[in-house]
Amino acid sequence: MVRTPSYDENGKKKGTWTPEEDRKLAAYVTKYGCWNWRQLPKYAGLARCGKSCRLRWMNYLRPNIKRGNYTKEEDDIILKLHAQLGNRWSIIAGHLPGRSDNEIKNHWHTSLKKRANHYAPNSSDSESKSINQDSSTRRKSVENQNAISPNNCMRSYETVLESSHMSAKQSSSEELSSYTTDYQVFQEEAILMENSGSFWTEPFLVDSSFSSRTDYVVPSIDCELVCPPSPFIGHEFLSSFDLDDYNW
DNA sequence: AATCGCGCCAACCGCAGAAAC
DNA sequence: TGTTTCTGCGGTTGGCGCGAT
Repeated sequence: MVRTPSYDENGKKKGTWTPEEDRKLAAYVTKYGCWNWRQLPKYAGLARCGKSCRLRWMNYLRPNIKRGNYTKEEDDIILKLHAQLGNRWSIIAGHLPGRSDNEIKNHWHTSLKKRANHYAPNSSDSESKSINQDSSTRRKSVENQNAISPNNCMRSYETVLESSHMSAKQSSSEELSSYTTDYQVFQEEAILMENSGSFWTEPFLVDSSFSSRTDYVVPSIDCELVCPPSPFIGHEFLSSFDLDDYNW
């Protein structure tokens, strides 16, 4: 289940994440947001590639992530959407707040696939493939519809909402209303956090209304000498991320 | 008790597309 | 306009856990 830790040719660590690495990543992203995944590990004090950090955050560390124990409703949604969309895991994940595309993909392959075959014994792999063959085309059109820049992922809580909010745009009106409710809940939580002096008010984070990566302030290399956003986050702050009690 | 095989899932890899230069 | 950089997606793999033999 876990991969043996190793190092690639660039000295970047691969394999299982340690609690300490999780703490560093969670602490950094929570405080500064994901302004640049490629640069982030350097500032967060991690010997990982940006891709690995992003994956770890999206699938495991981000707030409100749900793990295991799929409800019947969730299974039904996945089955239904998979029948419509094929292996469009990110879109399907957008309809299940708190679930990552990776986790849904795993859940599909480990349990739902059998159920799907059971419910639709005539459906073949070839059919599935035909659905997926034009997935890239569909992916493009869906992304255009949503018009969400990948670089808009500036804040952890925005990231959490991105998928569900995005999907709401392409959902039926009933679904839209439910996701709107989710969004309202999120906004209320955001206000609470803001009032309590959270990372919303931290440096390098700006108002949610911006849409271009050039609009926000990031810690430049030059800036590092003056105001390094890590790579060594204070021990006190780091220690507040005790992953044993890490209930987002 | 040993070992074999399978299920599960975290994490890696390669690719495509968008944005920046 | 072409090239480079970065991000996100989907497919695949590594390896632990556990039941069956």
